Amino acid sequence: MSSTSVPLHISISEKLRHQIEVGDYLPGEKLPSEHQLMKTFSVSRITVRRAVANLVNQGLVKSQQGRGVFVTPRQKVAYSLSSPLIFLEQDLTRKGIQFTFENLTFRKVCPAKRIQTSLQLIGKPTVYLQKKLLRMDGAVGAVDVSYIVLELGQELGPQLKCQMTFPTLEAHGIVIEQIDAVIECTHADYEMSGYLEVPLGQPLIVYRYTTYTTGRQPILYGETISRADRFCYSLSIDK
Amino acid sequence: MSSTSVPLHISISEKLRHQIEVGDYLPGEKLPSEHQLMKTFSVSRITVRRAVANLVNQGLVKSQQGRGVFVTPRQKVAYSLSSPLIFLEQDLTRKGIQFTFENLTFRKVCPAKRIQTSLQLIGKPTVYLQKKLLRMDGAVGAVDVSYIVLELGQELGPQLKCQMTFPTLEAHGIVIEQIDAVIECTHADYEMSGYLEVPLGQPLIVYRYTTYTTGRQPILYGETISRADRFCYSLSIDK
DNA sequence: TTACGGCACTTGTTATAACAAGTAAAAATT
DNA sequence: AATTTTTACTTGTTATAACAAGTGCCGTAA
Repeated sequence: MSSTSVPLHISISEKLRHQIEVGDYLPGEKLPSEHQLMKTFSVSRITVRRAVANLVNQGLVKSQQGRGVFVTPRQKVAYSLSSPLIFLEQDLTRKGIQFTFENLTFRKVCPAKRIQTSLQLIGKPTVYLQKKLLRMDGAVGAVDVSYIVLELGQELGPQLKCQMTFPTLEAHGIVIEQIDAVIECTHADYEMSGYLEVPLGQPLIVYRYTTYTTGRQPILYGETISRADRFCYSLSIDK
Repeated sequence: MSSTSVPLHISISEKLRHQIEVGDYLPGEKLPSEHQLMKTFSVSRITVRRAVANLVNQGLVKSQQGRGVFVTPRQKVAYSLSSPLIFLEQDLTRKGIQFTFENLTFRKVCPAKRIQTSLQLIGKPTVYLQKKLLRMDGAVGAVDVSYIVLELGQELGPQLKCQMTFPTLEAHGIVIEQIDAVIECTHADYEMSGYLEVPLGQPLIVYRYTTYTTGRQPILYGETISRADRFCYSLSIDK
């Protein structure tokens, strides 16, 4: 139907994308069913499905078996990285977002080499591993995987299971002097797509941090893996 | 074949993903052809294609029509965000990466409301728009879209086309006092997937910045949209 | 009134089929 | 020997088909 050699599924998904952007389909609204789209565009089901898959891959819609395909509501929460450090939960609370978390794992492990290096482990390479599921206003937002040096994990274990890490450390007089961080983007693998309730391959934003106490002594390495459609990071740089 | 109710295409793509991680297929190497995979896993072509599509969506492989499916080599360049500010090209040069760019667009425009707000435009809402294609060691890495206030764009136009923005500003005695930035992640739409040579829907990392000169006077708003598989941001936070 | 069963509608999975189009190497021609 | 053509192989697009599985509503039975 289209004049150029653009594949049908692309031209259809671009048309739908435009309609979503223009507001023909509002956030939360249902797209026409596959059957209706087949009739509308006079194509087969496989082509309609491919077009819808394109939109899913672009995060514009989400499909639910038995219900339909719905336009994704898009609003992002920014996590402030500015110095001086503000803790995630304080930051979110100040923004009027209810923050909760759920402890998934807390146990001793022998971590990967790169984590041992980050934490400057010598002698026994054992640390505490904690996995947490972070929720914002009840909705799943991120998974935090952190590795805590042995002594601290042992001492603070019970509290870490019901409080966030940084406030717990501070409450015990442990000074957080510096955080080295990297922000990067990955794809949801099968495991993460399960945790974060996103389709396979969706972009996730990873905040990878090494925390140092006085004397540049590393005490904590972690990764906060967030849904990129719900999270972003803000910061301010002075010359 | 699998005991659970996991779809075939998932179990196949997970097997292949594991083989890639283990090193059965090395970066740059070719995966077996669809025909071979059909025989190996005793499934139809559509299932094999779906499995491969999963891997493409996860950024693990890249398919090339007529040639095959190849494992993606993965190495990321970190752009430092630490204060004091280091310019992108200096940062990359210091890391031994050859940095070049190509001017795509340079013209006067009336930007979107949110950009007018960021730049605190009053009266005539006209600015210069510049689009640049950034290359690292020759390979496409990012697109930079920036909006420069009228006076500066007029004055520095010719130089901005062949030099990077921040060094040009500095060379003309314009002090960069502060940068407010947000890092977020989006999907490649059809246009960006063309520019950055990635499949539709691949994650892109967006660095959105507002630059202020003395007296918190905004002079520049921009977005650096990078391939998330080639770029990340690093920073250091002091308490 | 409530609970359950069935039905219509939805998306999900998978197979078979055919042709298009890009690549690369072998084969034929100049 | 160099060039062109052919051929085999690759991924890309699209159609038709059938069944699985989740959702929600409606009607019936308890």
